[in-house]
Amino acid sequence: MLATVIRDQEIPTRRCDPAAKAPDANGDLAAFDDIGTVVSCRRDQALFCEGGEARAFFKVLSGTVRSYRSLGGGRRHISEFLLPGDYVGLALGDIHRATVEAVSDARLMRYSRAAIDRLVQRQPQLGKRLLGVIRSELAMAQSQMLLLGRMTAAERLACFLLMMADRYGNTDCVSLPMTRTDIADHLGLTTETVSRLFSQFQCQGVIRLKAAHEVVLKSRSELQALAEAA
Amino acid sequence: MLATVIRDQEIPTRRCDPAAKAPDANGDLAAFDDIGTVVSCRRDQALFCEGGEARAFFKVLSGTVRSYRSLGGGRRHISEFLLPGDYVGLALGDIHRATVEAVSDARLMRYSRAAIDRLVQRQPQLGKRLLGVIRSELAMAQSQMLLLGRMTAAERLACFLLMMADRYGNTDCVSLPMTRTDIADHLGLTTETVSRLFSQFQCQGVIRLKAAHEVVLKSRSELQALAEAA
DNA sequence: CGCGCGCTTGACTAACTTCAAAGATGGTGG
DNA sequence: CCACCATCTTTGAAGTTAGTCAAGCGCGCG
Repeated sequence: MLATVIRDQEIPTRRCDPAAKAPDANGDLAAFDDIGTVVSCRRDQALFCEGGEARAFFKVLSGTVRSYRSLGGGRRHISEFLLPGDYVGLALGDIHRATVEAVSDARLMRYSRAAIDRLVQRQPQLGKRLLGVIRSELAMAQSQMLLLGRMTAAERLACFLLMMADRYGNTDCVSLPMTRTDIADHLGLTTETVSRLFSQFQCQGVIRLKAAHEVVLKSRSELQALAEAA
Repeated sequence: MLATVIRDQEIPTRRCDPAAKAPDANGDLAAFDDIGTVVSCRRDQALFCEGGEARAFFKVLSGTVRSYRSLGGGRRHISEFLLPGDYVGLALGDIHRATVEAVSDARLMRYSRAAIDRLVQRQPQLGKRLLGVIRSELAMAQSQMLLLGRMTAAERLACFLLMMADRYGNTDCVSLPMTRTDIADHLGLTTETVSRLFSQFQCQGVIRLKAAHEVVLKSRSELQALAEAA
């Protein structure tokens, strides 16, 4: 896979969730950085696994990361892709409820739970920001439920593309480091359906595939229409 | 509808989420009760609507409540049903991201945000509990995503029944105050499919329908098997 | 250069939805 | 208290979407 082609610079932008613009969520948790250590992670390598003890959480510095849960029969659901600036595992209790792996080679900042707890104890307003981050994650999860439960395949992919464009600083050229299978597992579809939809969207002229993992959004408005087809 | 038949006593049990047993989540937010006021709500009446300003949150005292988001074309997804003891709208920022309505006549405790904020300021450990409640909601949302994205119709209903039994104190007789359409909108299915599955489960002997809204779980283990069919 | 993995495309299938209609159920008003 | 009506539920038959199976292609990597 073209891991090296993928944008690998550091992008300290925060997650931009259109649905949830809680003021708290925008406040960065920069205060944590002092107590973090940088870790590297090769493609497909796991940061932690479902069921494991949660000793730390992370912030993505570069690369892309996926968080998923598994089901019998080799079924998997990727609850989210994490881009630079996103926090991983913040919402965890003592046990990890998802497996987190690198989609492309990645670098992350690691924060130990104990150190964070101490810091939050001393600075209560940090707790409020933490709450904001988790809230926006919950809002995102609720949007995803609506998508999975009630949208057609085409609407799902259109939503996904718009969301990714938004998160990548709202450019019209979006790089998708994850495989078609990853996208399918995120949208509750199959690889084949996702692939067919990419082709279909390209035929319709709403996107252009510069490469399998490099999409140009040619018509935002049409894509928006596809995403919300009543 | 049989709103009066439905259990309407006060059940101060907390939500029991099998996936997320964060110790914080179990700690009640009883400290809030002093500053709450009781409100009543008739069947199908809305507590608040998507997009509205969030001035308060609630705890269900009696009855059942649904929280949903809407989509074009009359599509709807009920993110959760709230039973006595559950908190509603805790995870909210300043704007409601879902509409909340009574499934059956209900009574709720209403807490103003301002009052809560003051209380949390004075007692920081309350903030931690709040965090725990939101965390368990996030965990539940992630389970629901797995269900919506990757489970078959039968698995979804089996999961739902087991979950409801669990939340109703783990008895084998579960009352389902919501309509088939409500259940369908929660599981990402249609009314007809849900109805057919109830019939099918009854034929298979894993449940018995005492009435449309009164289910007896005859074989937990078989239901469990249906819920996790690999 | 060739191998392997991931992507694409086609034909067929299955699961679930849609459309339609009959059958319960409970609430209301006489 | 009973009968009627609206609403919800159940069931059947047909239709559609997305899944499955299968094969070929293309790209990047060794």
